[in-house]
Amino acid sequence: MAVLSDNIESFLISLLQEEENPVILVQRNELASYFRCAPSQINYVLSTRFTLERGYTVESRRGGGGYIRIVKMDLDKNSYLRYLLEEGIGDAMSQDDAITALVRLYESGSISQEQYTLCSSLVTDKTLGVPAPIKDRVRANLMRQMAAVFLRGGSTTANANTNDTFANKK
Amino acid sequence: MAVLSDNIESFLISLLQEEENPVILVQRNELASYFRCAPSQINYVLSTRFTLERGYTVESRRGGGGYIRIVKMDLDKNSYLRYLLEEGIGDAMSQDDAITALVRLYESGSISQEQYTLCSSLVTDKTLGVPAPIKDRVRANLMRQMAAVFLRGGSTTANANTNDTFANKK
DNA sequence: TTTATAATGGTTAAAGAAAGTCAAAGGAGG
DNA sequence: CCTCCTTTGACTTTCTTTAACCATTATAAA
Repeated sequence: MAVLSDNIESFLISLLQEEENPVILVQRNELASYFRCAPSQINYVLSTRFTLERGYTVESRRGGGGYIRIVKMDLDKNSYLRYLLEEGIGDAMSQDDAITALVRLYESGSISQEQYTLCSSLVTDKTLGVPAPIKDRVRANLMRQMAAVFLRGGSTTANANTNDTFANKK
Repeated sequence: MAVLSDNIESFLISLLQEEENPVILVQRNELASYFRCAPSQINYVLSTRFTLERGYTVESRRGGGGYIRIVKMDLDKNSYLRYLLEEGIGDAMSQDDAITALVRLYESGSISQEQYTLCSSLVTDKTLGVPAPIKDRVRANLMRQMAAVFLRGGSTTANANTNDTFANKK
């Protein structure tokens, strides 16, 4: 029962598979007109299928020369990282749970000591400094993003393109 | 999807890199006709890309023999970090300002590319995922903490301490 | 010396070119 | 029929490009 969203999803996945590095740049309107659908359909597909939990990072830029960039992470790299991403981080996370996870990542060699030092200091209640219910949500979001970056690893740094790495960073 | 402004930016950057001293003199009209665009396009590029925040100084002079001079400031290693910590981060910070600061830290050699990649992804609106007023406060807190860790970890790559890193983790 | 003119660069508002958000309508399965 | 997932369309936000008009400086003419 392949429905439109599924088609768009597999189309993007196949584009990714054709790449040497798992990174693609697409244009929302172009894609939408290729599939004859509303442009916002693309956003729907991105937000339901190309999520961090499923191992994707999506960045974009508006205005003239705008684009959408999708990066696929290397999911079978490390099982604890993978677990974290896929199920270990929910909507909210306590400081203790976050630190425990980071310690485990460090001890299993998934992250360096510098990474541990930085990340663990970022997810403390003290650093976040916002009221309780929100704090835990932000922390979960941070942890998820950290896990994604660690999974993506050093080599395939998303912008392995040209030399003007920061030309259009935002 | 590099667009006109991006091309002009990287052209100017490459001119700068060719120089022994990081200073170039260009003429607005000449540049504009080289890129076949409106002269004011040059001003747009200058004001969006060659800003003080990004470490550039732009001076100019009108009339016959007029010119535009672009100087890349000498980014000495930790002074920007100190500035950030002491005054550069207020109660709130936008995504743009945070990314710009991180780029500058990277370019001045204060942080590694991995650190840049991780941190810049953590301070995005998308990652934080909370409503507007709070977002900017959390971001400021994160940036301050990052700056503190980087300054402490300083030149000799941080690991000068012992093995009791995890003694009082929680 | 004063004045006009040509040669520069600056500013700003409007149009153009993407992408994002959100709520409402549509459908398919239980 | 109820719920959840999908699809659409109207509206918003962000970034870029252009064009018309403004300001300054050097130089040649008076």
